Amino acid sequence: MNEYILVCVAWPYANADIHQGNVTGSYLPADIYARFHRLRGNHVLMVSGSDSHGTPVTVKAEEMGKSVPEVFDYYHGRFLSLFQKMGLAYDLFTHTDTENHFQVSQDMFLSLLDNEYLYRKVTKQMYSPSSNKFLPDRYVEGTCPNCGYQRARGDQCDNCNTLFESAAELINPRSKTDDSALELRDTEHFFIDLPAIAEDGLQAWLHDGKGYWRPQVINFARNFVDQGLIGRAVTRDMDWGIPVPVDGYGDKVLYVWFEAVIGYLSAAIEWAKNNGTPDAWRQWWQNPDARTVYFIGKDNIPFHSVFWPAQLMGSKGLYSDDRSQPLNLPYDVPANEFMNMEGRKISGSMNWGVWMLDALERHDPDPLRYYLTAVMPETRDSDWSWQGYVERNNSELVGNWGNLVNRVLNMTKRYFKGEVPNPGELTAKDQALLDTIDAAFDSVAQLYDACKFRAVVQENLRLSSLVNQYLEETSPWTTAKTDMQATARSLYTALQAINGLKVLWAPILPHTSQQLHELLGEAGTLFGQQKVETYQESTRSHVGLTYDGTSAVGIWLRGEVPVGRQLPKPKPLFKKLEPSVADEELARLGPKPE
RNA sequence: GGCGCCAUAGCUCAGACGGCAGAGCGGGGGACUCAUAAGCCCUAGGUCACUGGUUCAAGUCCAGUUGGCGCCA
Repeated sequence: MNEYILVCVAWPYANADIHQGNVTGSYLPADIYARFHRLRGNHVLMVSGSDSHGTPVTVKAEEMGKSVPEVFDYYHGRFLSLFQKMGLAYDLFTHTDTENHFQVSQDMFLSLLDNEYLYRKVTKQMYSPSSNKFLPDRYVEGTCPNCGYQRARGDQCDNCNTLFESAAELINPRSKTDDSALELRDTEHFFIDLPAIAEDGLQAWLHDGKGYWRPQVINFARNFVDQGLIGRAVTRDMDWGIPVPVDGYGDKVLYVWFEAVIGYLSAAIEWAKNNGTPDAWRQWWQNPDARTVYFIGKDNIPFHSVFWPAQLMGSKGLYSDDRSQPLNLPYDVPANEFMNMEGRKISGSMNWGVWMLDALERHDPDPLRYYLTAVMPETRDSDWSWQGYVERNNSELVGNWGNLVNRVLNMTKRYFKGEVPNPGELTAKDQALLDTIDAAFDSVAQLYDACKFRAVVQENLRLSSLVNQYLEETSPWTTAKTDMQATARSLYTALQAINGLKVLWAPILPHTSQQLHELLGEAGTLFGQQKVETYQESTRSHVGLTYDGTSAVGIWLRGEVPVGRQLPKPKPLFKKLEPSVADEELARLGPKPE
C-alpha cells in the first residue's frame, strides 16, 4: 500500500490544438490511471508539459507570423484550459522553456558526457551563407533526385513520397525562407553512444522480465535493440532551444528528442520545488519501489522504450552520491495505438478530427471521456465515429448506468420521501448483490492497474446491469402496494450498490461520479482541485496546471449510505442525444468554407 | 527489399497456457411500468481471410498465400 507512482504523460508540441487522438492516446489513460491510484491511497505524481522547442513549433510560428514564444504560450494556454475542462488532473503540467528544465537537461547531458557515453563527430549539414546559419532539413527545398519534383522538402518529397536521410540528397538545395542557394559545410555534434549503453545494460534490461508489457511495445524495443543500435546526434545547429553546456558550442542546442523526455524528470523536480519540498521528487525517481509509468502514443515507442532508458542508464550517478546508480527506469510503457476518425486518419490540415476544446463547447466532459475510453486504441488502431458516440452515450451511459441511478433515486423519493429506507434484515439476494459489488473492488482494480480501461467499462456496465436485474427481480414498485418492508430492502440495497459503482466509475467519469456522490448526500469531493498557477524563476515566469488533492475524500471502497439520510432532489447524470447530433458534428468536418 | 502487427456474427469488438465459437449494439418476439419509451426476459446458427502442416484435438501453434497498416531501408 501507499506506493509511489509516477505517471508520465506525453508532452504535446505547442503548435496545434489537441484532438481526440491525442487525448485517447495518452492524456486520458494517464488521468484514469492516476485517479485510480489516488483513490487507492497511493502517492501519485502525474507530470507533463508543453514541448516548446523543436522545428514543429518554429515552423508554426513562421506560418502565423508570430514569435516562437508567442505561439507556444498561446497553445500552452489552450492546453491548460482544455485539461481543466476535461478533468485531466496533472500534478504539474509545465513546459520546456523554463530555467529548471534547461538546468536538468544540461545536467543529464553533462552526466552522459562524464560517463563517456557521448562522443563528438563531424557531419555535413546544409548551410545558408545568406543568413549565416545551418538550416534544419525541413527548411531546405530542392529538386527531388527521384522524381524531379522541384519543390521537394529536405526531409521528404511531397510528390513521390521519397524520404531523405539528409537534405544533401536534393539537387540544387535552397533555403525555403529566402530561396537563397545553400552549401554543405562541416559541423561537429555530440552523439550518444547507444551501442555502448545497449551492451552495458540496456539490452539485458529489455530482456529481463517485462511479461506485463504490451506485446507491441516490448517486441518493438527488443527487436530494435537486438538488430543493433547506432549512435544518434543529441545536439543540432539551431538557435531556439537549450544551449549545449560545452565551450565552443554556442550556436548549437540540445536536440529536442533528447531534451523533451527529460521533462519527466525536470517536471517532477519543479513540482517538488514549487511545493517547498525540493527533495520530494526523489521518492519517485530514486526509490527502488516506485513505479514510473509512461503514457504515450505508438509513434513514441522508440523514444520511451529505448532512447529514454538509454539516457537514464547512461547518466547513472546523476543527482546521486552513488556514481553507479541510475534514476528509475520505466516500470511500464503502456503505449496506445492510433485513433482514426470516421475511417480516415485524423488530420489538422484537413480539419478531420474532434478538436477537444471546441467539442467541449457542445458536449459534457464525461460522455467524451466515456466514449474515448470505450474505444481507446489499447491493442490496435481504433475509430471514432460520431454515430458511435451518440449510440454508446444513449444505450450505455444513459440507458444502463444513468437510468439505473435515476430510477433508484426517484423511487426512493416517491416511496420514502427521499429518505434512505431502513431495510431491516437483508435477504441472501440483497447480500449477494452487495458482495458482488464489493468483489469488483478487487477485480476492477486489477483491470485499472493493468491499464485495461476498455475492460473496466465492460465490467462496470455488467455490474450496472446486475443491479438493473436485481431491481426487476425485487420489483420494489410492485411490493410497494403490499410490502413496504420489501421495497425498503430493495431500494436500500440498490442505493448501496450504486454508491459502490460510483467509485468504480470515478476514474473514468469523475464529474458525474461527483454529482452522484452529492445526490447520495455525501460530503466533500472525490478528487482534489485543479489550479492554474504562475511560477517565477530568477529571470522568467511561466504558468502551469497543478492539482491539490489534500481535500479529496474519495477512497477505493464501497461506503455505506446511512439509513434515514434525506437525499437531495434527483437529477439525471447524463443527457440523451438525438441522432441529429451526429449529423451536425459530421457537417463540421472537412475543409472549412471560406 | 527486410521486420512487425492485424484480418472472428449486419456493426463495434473479446477470446494467456490449443479442448464443445462469445459480448455489446442493431434486428425479431415477450412480460412489466419505478425510470431519460430507459430497464428486464427470450431470440443471432458466423467457411473464426485463404491454403497446407503439427496434434487425439487449432480463431488459439508452424509454414505459405491474399488483403489492410506500421517500422526500417
